[in-house]
Amino acid sequence: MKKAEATRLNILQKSFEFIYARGYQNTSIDDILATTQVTKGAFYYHFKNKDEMGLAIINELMKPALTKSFIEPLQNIKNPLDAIYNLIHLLLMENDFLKVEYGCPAANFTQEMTPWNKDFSEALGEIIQEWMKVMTNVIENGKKSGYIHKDVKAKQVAFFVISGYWGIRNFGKLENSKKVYVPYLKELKNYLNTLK
Amino acid sequence: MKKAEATRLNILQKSFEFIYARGYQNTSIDDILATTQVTKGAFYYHFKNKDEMGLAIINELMKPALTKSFIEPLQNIKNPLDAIYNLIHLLLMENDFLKVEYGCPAANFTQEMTPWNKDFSEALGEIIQEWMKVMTNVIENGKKSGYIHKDVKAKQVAFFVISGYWGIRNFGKLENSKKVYVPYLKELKNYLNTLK
DNA sequence: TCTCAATCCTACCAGTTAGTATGTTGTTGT
DNA sequence: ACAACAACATACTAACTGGTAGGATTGAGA
Repeated sequence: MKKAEATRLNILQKSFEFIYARGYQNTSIDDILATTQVTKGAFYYHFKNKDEMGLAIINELMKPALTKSFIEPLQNIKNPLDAIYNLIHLLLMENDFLKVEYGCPAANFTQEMTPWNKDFSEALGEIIQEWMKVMTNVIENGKKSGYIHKDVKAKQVAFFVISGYWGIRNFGKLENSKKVYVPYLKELKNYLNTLK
Repeated sequence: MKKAEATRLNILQKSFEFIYARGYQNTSIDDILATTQVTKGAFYYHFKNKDEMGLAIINELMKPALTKSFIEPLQNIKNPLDAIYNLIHLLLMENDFLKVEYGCPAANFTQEMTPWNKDFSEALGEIIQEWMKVMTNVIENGKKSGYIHKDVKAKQVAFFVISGYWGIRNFGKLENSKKVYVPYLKELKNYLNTLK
């Protein structure tokens, strides 16, 4: 059971990197086989077809990664506005798993596969809903603890922040430079300060 | 000269719709030929290859469309904050050329082709830079006319607003519903009001 | 009306795609 | 030690991909 699991995981990880860099449709199974040194028979032993592998990437790799990088930094914090800013700063400027030239994996997947693959959309939707939920909670708690003004609508803010994050990721991709992140982050800080 | 031009334009328009809905890589030349009723010979008479057609779509269709729908509404206006809000509202809620389920054509193209096709990136970059420039000017003028606080950094705001627009387009695509646009627009209005 | 280039058409090709059929090898429990 | 199944390997296919070769048709100017 051990080695087979390793083979499967290897396929998922290498495939993710390929897809993150080049897109799902533009990553062929032969590409994956070449980098993993896995044969076609082995691939189709582990996955019924390409889409099942794509779904496994979302559920088994991206979902845990989101929890670790996008959600944990929002937990056990004092000042929610600082926490949100620090999280976005961390994701944009310091996380070296996410590459500026390739954008946001979840956003890429969404843009490429929605609305043509319902399973993908649903799996991605769950991931994003999770982030939304946690961020909304953080803001609500901030209202209770006085860090955030009571009139602030938590869900609206969460939508606004996450949209901005997705958009600036696309901007960075277009310009192929983290330079655009700087003015975005400054304005994000200004915006968050207005919520006090 | 007339009919040939019509053929070319027909190819561009139908191709744009296909690509907007399904992506560039996932739109085959045979797909285009089928819907346009144009033969392969005619296609390759008008375009050296698929990429040249893709570039023509950006430069000859998307660029003018951007000017008309994204830039003109920002010209000859009084209150710049209202103008920006109204523009985004128009684009998200009323423009029936842009479909919620397909997102933003420029963002889609960017995400799919960058960083693999330099020509595409440059052409798309020009389009976005144009929008950025106009929006920055609008904000600067608003500072002079007193509608916007003098401390506001125009370019930062433009980055912030455009990023949000791109992001919420992706959100709409994921949820396949304009519902998500509503909280986003409310918070956009709140944000813009803080710039007074 | 004739010419000739612009425009379009048909048949084809070599490469790539996801997926399958039919095996062989490795491992595990008894 | 051996049966039985998990795990992997090889060779293949049918459909599709972007692109080309070479010929047919059209229309505008002489």
